[in-house]
Amino acid sequence: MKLSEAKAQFISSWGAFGTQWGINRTMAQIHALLLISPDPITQDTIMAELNISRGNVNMNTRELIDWGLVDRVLIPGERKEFFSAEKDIWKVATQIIKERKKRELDPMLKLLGQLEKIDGQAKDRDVKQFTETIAGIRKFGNQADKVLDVMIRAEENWFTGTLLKFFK
Amino acid sequence: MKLSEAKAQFISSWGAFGTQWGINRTMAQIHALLLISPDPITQDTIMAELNISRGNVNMNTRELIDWGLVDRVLIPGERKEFFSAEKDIWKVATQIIKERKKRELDPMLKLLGQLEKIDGQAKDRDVKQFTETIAGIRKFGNQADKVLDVMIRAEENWFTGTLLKFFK
DNA sequence: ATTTATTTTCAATAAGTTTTGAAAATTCAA
DNA sequence: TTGAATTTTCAAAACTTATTGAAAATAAAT
Repeated sequence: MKLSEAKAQFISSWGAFGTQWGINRTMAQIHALLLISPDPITQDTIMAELNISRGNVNMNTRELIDWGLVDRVLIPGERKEFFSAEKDIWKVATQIIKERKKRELDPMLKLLGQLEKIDGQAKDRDVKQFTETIAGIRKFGNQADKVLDVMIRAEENWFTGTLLKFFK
Repeated sequence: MKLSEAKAQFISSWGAFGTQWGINRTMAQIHALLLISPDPITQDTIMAELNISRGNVNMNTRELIDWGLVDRVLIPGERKEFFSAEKDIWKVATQIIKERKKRELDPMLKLLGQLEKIDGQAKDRDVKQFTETIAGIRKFGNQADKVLDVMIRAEENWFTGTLLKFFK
């Protein structure tokens, strides 16, 4: 397979994969392009490679920066801004986990905590099923929270990081 | 907080949460409603509770059944079909993991396998970055695959299941 | 076999999301 | 400063996905 063909295939599939996970197709494609680019690239390169508008590139690179997956890079002597993605996949994964946890899991757990205090007779079937469901999800969510924290800290901590190399 | 208020809040949040994960809002809401319903309920009840059309209920309950999260229940003497959701959150989670793994992770790993064979000089920076990225994602994906298999099998296996109770 | 209840399908429509592109804002150099 | 290069914004348009609802299909009862 030729490189150009493989690149196109990867970018397109990564985009499709992203949409299944609630990530904007273009954002995923830009990320894919940056992952396989050995050097930082400009807005114009992204526009040309993916055939998308300047505004679109601008919005989605910003979003990728917000997620901590991409950096703006200043190249001495160059007027334009360049973009570069974190290439270590383990770091990419922990960064995504960290963000989704903060944006989604933590608020959900907070909400569930509030929903557990219900007026009404605990013997009432409806009340019982409701509180049990909420408690079950909360317990599961809290465990997931802890497991994810371990993963995230593993990346930031030298000792576990070293252990992790055997796993990676 | 009153039960009715808490229910509405839970269903609505579960739906919003779902959309962030690439799951149709209505499907997530129906799932939420079934999770907190002590007894199986009919299409009409779902229509009334969520204010949605019959066709919508029909499509989304089918999808939930496909995902293995909901069952059709026949109640003796009743003409209508009833629906009931698996209530054990751990089982719900492993079922979702199992399905997403099958539908998304496995095909992605297959694709990455194909993309690793690239014509071209391995010293070429472009080729090098591409193959390294693909290899990195593939390695990570394979590890995730293994970890998820352990989780899934834990649910299906008595011994690990017993161990798991300490964790749950 | 016919009627009645119930479920399923799917074209049309509505709702939601993403993308464009041109104007405004910003940045840098002369 | 002023002007050119570059980035950002955001209303309008394009595209995608979800929902409706009525007709067709199926299943059960008489």
